[in-house]
Amino acid sequence: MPYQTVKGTYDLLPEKMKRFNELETLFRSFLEIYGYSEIKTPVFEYTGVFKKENDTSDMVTKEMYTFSVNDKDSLTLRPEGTPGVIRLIIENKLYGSMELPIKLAYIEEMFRHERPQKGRQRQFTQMGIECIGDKDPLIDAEVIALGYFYIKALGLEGVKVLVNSLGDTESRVNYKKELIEYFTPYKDQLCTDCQNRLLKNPLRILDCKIDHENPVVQNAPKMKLNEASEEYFSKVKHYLDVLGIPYEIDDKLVRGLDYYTDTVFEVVSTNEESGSQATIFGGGRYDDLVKEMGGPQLSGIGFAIGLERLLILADAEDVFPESEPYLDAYVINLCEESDQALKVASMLREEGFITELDYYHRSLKAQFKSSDRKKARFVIIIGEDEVKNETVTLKDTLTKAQEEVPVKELCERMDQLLEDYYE
RNA sequence: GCGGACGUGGUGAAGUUGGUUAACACUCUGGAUUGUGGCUCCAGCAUUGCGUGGGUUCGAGUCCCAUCGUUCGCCCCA
Repeated sequence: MPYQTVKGTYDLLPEKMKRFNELETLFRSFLEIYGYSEIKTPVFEYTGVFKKENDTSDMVTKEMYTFSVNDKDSLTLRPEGTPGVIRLIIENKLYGSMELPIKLAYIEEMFRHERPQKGRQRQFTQMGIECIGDKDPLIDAEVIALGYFYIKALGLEGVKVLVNSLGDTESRVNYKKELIEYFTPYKDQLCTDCQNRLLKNPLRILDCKIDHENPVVQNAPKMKLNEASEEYFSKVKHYLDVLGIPYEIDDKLVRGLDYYTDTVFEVVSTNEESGSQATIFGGGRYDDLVKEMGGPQLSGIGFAIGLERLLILADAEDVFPESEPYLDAYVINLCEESDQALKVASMLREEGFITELDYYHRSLKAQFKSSDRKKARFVIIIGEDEVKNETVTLKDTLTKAQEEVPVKELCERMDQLLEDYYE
């Protein structure tokens, strides 16, 4: 096999890594402001954590990296964050030691065996939050707010918030049945995708791009939320209004994960750079997942932001100022010995100056070139004379003034020059 | 998983009725009398090599097949 990254994975080089970190740093500050605590779960779990009985989602049924070693238990690389967080809560019985709702967040790599595309990798990073323990429209709105205001704080413009309600478990199950009954006689008139979706996820038929003008689809029965869900959803919308978050109701918004109930939401980008993978973050409420995984009956809600997609947009909209290289000092060494240069560089670094020194004993010219390329503010030259006198030649690259300074006074002198300059 | 496009150096890329030394630009390295840079000038920079492996041909970066990867749309999702 050639030495190359495996399909759908990538290296993070310094420049991109830096912007990646900036996205994370801002996200972490939002977590702090909103009272979320960051956690980390293992990269792989027992397969059952992710795969529930009767799961129909593509993600679970055909995209998971599942393996076992020595025919032991089946393990799976995590394809999404929520189940691991819930496992963590249950296993550590956090509902007994933390005040409800439990507000947790993660920044973790996810793995899905999909066909790679722009904005869709096999290993990718999600930043997500989960708020578990209470069901209240206030929480739904606040969760959406954290994500939305984070995106806005980054400076992204072309974003749209979509919300919908799937109703509670009971009405959704009933609606599914109703749809299956309705569509089955017309099965032949649906596209092949939809014929497959019929039993697995009939809700998706309503959103089919091929069949959307098909009268059979258009005349399909509409989802009716029961009174409780209807009221819940309208409160969520009310709070979003209060928060000043613009949103659109999208009754086609279904979401592919099986466990969602009531509120679901997505933030999509209208920037064409994001191509067909326009969803920046998405999430929803899950009433039954905690119980299903062996915990108490606790409702939760959460979302996950795709870091790579976010970065595509951040770059497209140029939200990060280009970072310039910068050094406080570059130590030029003209002696055969490196001792003095090393000592001086070390002294500067101890004082907090960003410092580099020449490693190769190159020509003065070459060393000056390096220092210039690295945008060093001060150049410090050490030659035989300087070593003899216990001094260095200090050059300010902005004023181009040059002077001989005793080593002991170097840091002090640099501080003084900087102070004078910025006055 | 399905359908389409593409793959030449560190980078951007020329190179299409198959034919001698793979253009040009940038970056990088070295130099322009050995202690002063950012400009300019000069020189060097693709292991007979054009993602990889086969094939056709007197001869292939240019044609065919396979494979790996990227990308676009579908699907799905972050």
